[in-house]
Amino acid sequence: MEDVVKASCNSSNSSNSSTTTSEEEMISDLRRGPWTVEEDFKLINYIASNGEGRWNSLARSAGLKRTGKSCRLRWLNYLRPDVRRGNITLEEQLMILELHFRWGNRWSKIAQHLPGRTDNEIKNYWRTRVQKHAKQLKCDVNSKQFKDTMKYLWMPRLIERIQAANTSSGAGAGAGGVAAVNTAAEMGSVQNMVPAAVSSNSESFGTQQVVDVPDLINDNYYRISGINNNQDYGGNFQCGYSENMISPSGYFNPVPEFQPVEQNYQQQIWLDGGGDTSDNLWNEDIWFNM
DNA sequence: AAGCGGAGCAACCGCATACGA
DNA sequence: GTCGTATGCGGTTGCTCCGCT
Repeated sequence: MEDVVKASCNSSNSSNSSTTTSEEEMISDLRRGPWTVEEDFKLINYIASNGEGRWNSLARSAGLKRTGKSCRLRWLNYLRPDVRRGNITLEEQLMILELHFRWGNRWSKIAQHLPGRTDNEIKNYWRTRVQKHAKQLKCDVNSKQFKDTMKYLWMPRLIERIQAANTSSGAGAGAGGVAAVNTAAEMGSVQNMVPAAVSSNSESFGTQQVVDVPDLINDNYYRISGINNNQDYGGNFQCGYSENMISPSGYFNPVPEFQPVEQNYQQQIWLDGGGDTSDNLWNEDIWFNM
């Protein structure tokens, strides 16, 4: 498991890699695989004393038989003191969806707007959770069908949930709300987050100022289909993809088309799979309890 | 209780870019 | 301008855990 790789054995891997350095090759044996507690302590203590950066020499000076890249990754993704661990919150899910719409698989860029979250974590979230749903829907995660599903169903429902949590938390709705779950310092308040997605063009995401992040739901997404955003995610829009959303496996029923006034009702139909909630993809638990 | 399969996640790999000599 | 090295990023792999049969 925690194999020690002799440099000679490693040469085939690294010979054509631009990242191969003489420094790394000079290390007689490189450890790979999971980090031990002892290694973690060495890395933490060294960085505490000397700071980070110059990872190759850091690895050597700290007495770690690891590549600089490995040390850097371990530090950034796991050992860094401000790394947040645990479940991705609803706000974070919404943020990830929004930012992924804008930037695609720019995980590092997305992570910059989720304090404490690493690009690796967001990438894993996307692959294990979001792509799973696409797979269940038998459509590609990059397909219009799936993107529409996220735009018109998933994200509005996320927002509703955030707002519901905000209300029920009784945190004064002001700067509190769901932020009780994530401290304001970490995530910013719902007021900061949700309005950016729902009702304004605020560029404030959490505690950071996000430059040029569009109000995707109001300004972009809903207008794509001619959606009037004067009403809660509803307005006069015709969602024409419903026919394409007929699941081959019969997970949910076809809906003729979204109708303006009944949008919430239609959403519920979709989410509930037309009434049979026993084993359908639109059970909210599947979408939101991730 | 044992085997199996899927989910989640840490870590690795290869490529691109930045930077300095 | 070129070359070598360092760093960053996105894709992928493989291990561990857990639930199901």
